[in-house]
Amino acid sequence: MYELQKDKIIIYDKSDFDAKDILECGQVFRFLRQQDGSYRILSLDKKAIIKTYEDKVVVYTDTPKYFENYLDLKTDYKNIKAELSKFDELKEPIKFGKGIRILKQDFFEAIISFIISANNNIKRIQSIIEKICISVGKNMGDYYAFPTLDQLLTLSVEDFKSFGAGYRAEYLYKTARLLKEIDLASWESLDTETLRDKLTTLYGVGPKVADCILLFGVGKKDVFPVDTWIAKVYRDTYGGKLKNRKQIAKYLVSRFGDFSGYAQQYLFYSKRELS
DNA sequence: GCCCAGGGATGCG
DNA sequence: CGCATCCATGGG
Repeated sequence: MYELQKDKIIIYDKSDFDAKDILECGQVFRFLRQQDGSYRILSLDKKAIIKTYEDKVVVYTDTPKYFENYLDLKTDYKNIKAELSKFDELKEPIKFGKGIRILKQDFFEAIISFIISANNNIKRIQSIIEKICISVGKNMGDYYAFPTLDQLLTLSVEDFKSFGAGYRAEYLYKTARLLKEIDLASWESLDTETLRDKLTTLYGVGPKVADCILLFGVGKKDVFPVDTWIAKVYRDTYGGKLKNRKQIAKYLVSRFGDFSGYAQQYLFYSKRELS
């Protein structure tokens, strides 16, 4: 139960909404925990402040309609958690990350962000993305917007390296130029398999990054991104012997079906926070 | 000095 | 196909 107002969203049921769980579960990078415990979250050129109170959570923003969708408020997470709790190995992870929601991030922003994420750690990913925004993103007053493609195209390989992107600098430079020739809106309506193949034609996008883009930037839930943490889960929890991550992903999708994306987040978050 | 981080591109068989 | 190797960078 929530209420949309002109300058904020009020969420009355905290049991399926926790700012820390949502933002620190690894799905998104442009957020900041502030001194008072509230969170500032940025998406494209938009901003919201999430404050948690005793009996409610309030999302302060100029664009409540945008964040209603972004925060996936129309989806019933009680049902999702009930379905996934039928799997024994998910009961504890769901209890741990009970306030997780999968954000509906922008497709383009997700592509760029998860190229940067490859073989990287979250703190540095955040730093690189912020430097890109500051360098060419629109100045919004107290923050900078995520760049448009045209703005991104003004950056050189050396620029990306100066932001700390390392060898991903060339991926970003080359993919930006490929994206000039692509209509991303038409890609979003493709089925998961077809779109995964399209995405992996971009530089710096392999199977894992593609699955992250599909899950967080397109909203596909029949995917299971397998990174180093999920590979650990697979070994520790399932005693799996597969070594190929694409095969591990296929196995886990066959287990969780259209709830795979959610299951992945609960498992990833609990494994990373509790290890 | 080593290993690791939300891995991918390339080359070789 | 599968597999090995290389790839920047900062923190533990």
